[in-house]
Amino acid sequence: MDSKDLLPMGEISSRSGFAASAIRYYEAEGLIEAHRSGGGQRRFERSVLRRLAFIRAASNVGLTIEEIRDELGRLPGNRTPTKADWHRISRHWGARLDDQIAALQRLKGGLDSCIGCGCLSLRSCAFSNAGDWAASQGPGAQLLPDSLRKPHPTKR
Amino acid sequence: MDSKDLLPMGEISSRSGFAASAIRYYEAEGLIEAHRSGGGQRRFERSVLRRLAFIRAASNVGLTIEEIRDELGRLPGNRTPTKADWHRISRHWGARLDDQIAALQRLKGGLDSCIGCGCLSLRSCAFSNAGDWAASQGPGAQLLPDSLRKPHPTKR
DNA sequence: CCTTGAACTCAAGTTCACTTCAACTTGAAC
DNA sequence: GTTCAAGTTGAAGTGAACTTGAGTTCAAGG
Repeated sequence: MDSKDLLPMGEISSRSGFAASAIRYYEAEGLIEAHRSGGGQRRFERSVLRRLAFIRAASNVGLTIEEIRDELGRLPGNRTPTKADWHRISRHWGARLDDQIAALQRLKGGLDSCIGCGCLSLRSCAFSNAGDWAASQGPGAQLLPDSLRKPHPTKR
Repeated sequence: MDSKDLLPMGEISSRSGFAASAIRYYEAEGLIEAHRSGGGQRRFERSVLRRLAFIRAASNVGLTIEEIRDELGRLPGNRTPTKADWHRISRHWGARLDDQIAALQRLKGGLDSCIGCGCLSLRSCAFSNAGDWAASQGPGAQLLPDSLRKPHPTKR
């Protein structure tokens, strides 16, 4: 029950839904690990399927590769994750999801009130005034939290 | 009340919170329009502030430039938008926001139940089984709607 | 053995949404 | 009339997350 349980690239790819190239990329980025066959081909442990599922969910929620690497770093590479391990990382996630949900609800609230006012007047509607309000509060303030704002590209 | 009401780049930039370069980019992409001074400098109508506010909100919600262009296309370029105009596009938005909110709540729900099960077993937890489940349902199925999935990059 | 499909590597390309740069030109103020 | 911040253009660069391509090797079935 050792080398027979290892899965080849194709299997991992189709079962995870990721392209082989993406899987290689994740390995290069240190998100997953692979053993090698005699001839140099990758052989994956079953547990990488779990990691890949995590990666997909995380990136769907908007985490970057870097953040995902951090999260996965909290999982023990060698031993099976314990309840406490999952608890730690999922607390982190829960908060992020709550943030996103709240932000979208705020945005929708703003939109609803905008429909109410008809947006005919630049003076009375918070939404159509977002420009002026943003100028006084800094770009994109408070409608959405950092976690949902587009990461301003070349601005690090 | 014609040429005196037009705003220069700097004003638009600071009031909208967008960098001048971004504003030029949006003009090039056809999201906004600008008049020109005798010497070729941009002069903006006040209404572009509203458009820019819309652009910011839309892109925060995850719409692409292309989608935003479509949305803005529904607004009349010449006449002042009517209540009905805004109603049309905001219905569209409301639905999208509802989708996103629901998706995040589903994701969080899944996560919560995962904490409950402790994720010690690959067999019993929907979350840790996401890989296999995804393989049978197609990549990334049903946890998130298309609107929230990362647009698979070079796959058009 | 031979074929064939799956896998390998490494460099380079792609998309999106901008930003940065270099080299000018404008235009409001004094 | 001079000054200089603010504006202009076009081309090139950026970062994230992969994909694509070229050329080569592996490994399982017949």
